[in-house]
Amino acid sequence: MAPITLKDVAKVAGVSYATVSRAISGSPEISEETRRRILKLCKEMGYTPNSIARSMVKRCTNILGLIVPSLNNPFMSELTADLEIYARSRGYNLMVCNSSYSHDQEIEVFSLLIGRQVDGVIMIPVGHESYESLSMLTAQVPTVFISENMQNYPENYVSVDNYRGMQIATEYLYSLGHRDILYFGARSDSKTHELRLGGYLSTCEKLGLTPNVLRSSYTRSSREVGYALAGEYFSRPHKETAILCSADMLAIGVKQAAYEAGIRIPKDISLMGFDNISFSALPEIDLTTINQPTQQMATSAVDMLLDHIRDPEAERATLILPPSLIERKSCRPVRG
Amino acid sequence: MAPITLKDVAKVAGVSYATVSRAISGSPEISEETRRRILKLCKEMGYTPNSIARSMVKRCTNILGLIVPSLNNPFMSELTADLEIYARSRGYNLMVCNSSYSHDQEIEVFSLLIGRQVDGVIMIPVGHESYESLSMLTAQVPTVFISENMQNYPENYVSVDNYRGMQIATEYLYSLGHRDILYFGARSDSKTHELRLGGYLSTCEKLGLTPNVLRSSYTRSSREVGYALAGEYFSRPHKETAILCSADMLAIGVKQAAYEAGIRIPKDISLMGFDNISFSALPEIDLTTINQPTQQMATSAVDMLLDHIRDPEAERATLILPPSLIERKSCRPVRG
DNA sequence: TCAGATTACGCAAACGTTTGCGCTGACATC
DNA sequence: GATGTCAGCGCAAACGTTTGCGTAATCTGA
Repeated sequence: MAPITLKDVAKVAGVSYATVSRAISGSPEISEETRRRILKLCKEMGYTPNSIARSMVKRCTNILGLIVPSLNNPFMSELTADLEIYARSRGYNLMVCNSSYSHDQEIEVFSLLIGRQVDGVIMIPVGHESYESLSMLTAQVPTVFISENMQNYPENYVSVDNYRGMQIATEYLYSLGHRDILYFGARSDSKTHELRLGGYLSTCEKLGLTPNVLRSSYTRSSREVGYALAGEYFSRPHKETAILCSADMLAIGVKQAAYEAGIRIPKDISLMGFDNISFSALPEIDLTTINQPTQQMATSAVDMLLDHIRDPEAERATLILPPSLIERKSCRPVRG
Repeated sequence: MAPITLKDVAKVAGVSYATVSRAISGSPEISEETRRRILKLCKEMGYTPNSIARSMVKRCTNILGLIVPSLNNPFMSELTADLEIYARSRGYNLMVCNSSYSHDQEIEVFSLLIGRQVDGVIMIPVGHESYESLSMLTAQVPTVFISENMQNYPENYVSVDNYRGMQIATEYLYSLGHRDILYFGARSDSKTHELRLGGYLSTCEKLGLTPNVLRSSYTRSSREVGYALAGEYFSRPHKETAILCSADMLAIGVKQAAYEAGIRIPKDISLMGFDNISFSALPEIDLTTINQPTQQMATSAVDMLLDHIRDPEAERATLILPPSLIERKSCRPVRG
């Protein structure tokens, strides 16, 4: 009933348990013969190394923490899947925590993960107005943010170019003849969403458009938020010919509200998202959007984190990946 | 730079480190005064207990393993979110692993989690044709399956009543006048999908319908699989008036294929799913389906697992939750 | 043949906790 | 004042590994 340990194996093999340890860890200072003999015995006895004890002495756990605002958003759950699979291929397991779009939760689970002795943390921040509280934590464990860095914080970042992405989106709508473009965002303090908004605003200015921004009081970019906000918007008179959403999930909520308000997309109004979640490709949704290279973001984030773990003194890295326009049927040229 | 340990705090406090440990763990055999003094000191020094060392001696980690086929399926990612949040509220963290719908991966990550000394495992099985390989593992760590148990395996199970759910679905289509109902499933060896198919078949027999089953050669219930299979189906002559899918994701793929084949839903053919993922509620999808009480499944699975951890000798439990019909617009009565 | 190098293994400390047991001193009891 | 009780704290073992160092045995080369 009691689990089999190194000592048990050593006793049967008639060697010290240091030898068994060396046989398993592939140490060179052991003869091929004894190694084979011990390895065989391990299988027979059903010995499983206790990674807790191993972590104890090696002072590393091969566990990575992941803090994600929500798994209900396909963008994040698919990113999580990519992160887990790639991290595992590199010998690390993932401890996943939802921050539920709450800054307090974010801090709380971060501390929790530090107590758990994770070797590193990957975090999709919900927006950190106070860097102080975060920097206390990132000082204790290697961290990479999947987000952008406007303030030159000394942290690792990997992200799509959100600013450029929204520029591309705005320019695209402009190229279709849209001159009244409503920007639709969740109230998020995250740099990600600040930059998206910034990309919109700067392009408006460049193109001589008057920006028009509607932001929810909620931080989550969920379908429900998009739905509620758009419902309110559609109930009042409006002149915009296009709605540019800061996230696909918001756009999907907008679409739902539009449907119920009898407003057709793209006939009556064009709609555009950001993220390119897989559902946006459905013919019924068919949402024009900006693609994030999630797979590359996932592998880069893990690589970056492991580099940092290996060399904590190294300079912090930043990787900004190019966004790309995914043209679908939710936008159309303005008539006339 | 070196992390602060109990010893450091003890040295400053002028007590033995056992006393500090007792102050933190809330042991009664310590005076209120020293406890307050030590706790204050811990904060000041920024001491974080090392849960690895704690796990070492307490022989439990307060970590639960979760093995899930995929996080790309919203049903599973939402379930994962619910599991994580509830488990954390009960003092446990989740180590998440994707099995990628592979039985081998499933076994592999299960062993991995055992090596990681998780206190328990929650698993959404992809289908275990050979119980032997699994039982070797479940014997080593408390496990609960989110799935049903047809063979009376001595394990913990929590699940929706898949059999009854598909009965309800089939009966519903029948009540709308459908007599030729195609059952559409992924090739899955999981009990879950066997029971769903069984519910369909038994109802067909009861109602005097000739069953018609089309199963993919893939195990995953993904949009792509549904799309591919339906594309092939629609390209050939068919007489069915309704398609009943074993999962919403499949149905969504079917819908996409139908759209491209110029077949309108529900006008030309009725479509029904199973799972009630959040996207199915979108007006553009509007999929009639069978609801799974995911939140209740999540909390029950965790509760059941923790009960088992507390009392490993207790009898294994089974909880089958009632499914419910979610009526939407993807099905309509047959004309005539 | 013998010094020196090398190989293969054992010993024991260390990682940071928890906890049973033992000790000390204060206080109550008769 | 002697004895007993008990709260409060320290000592040290234990959890299952890894690894630096020591050492005996074997091997190398002139």
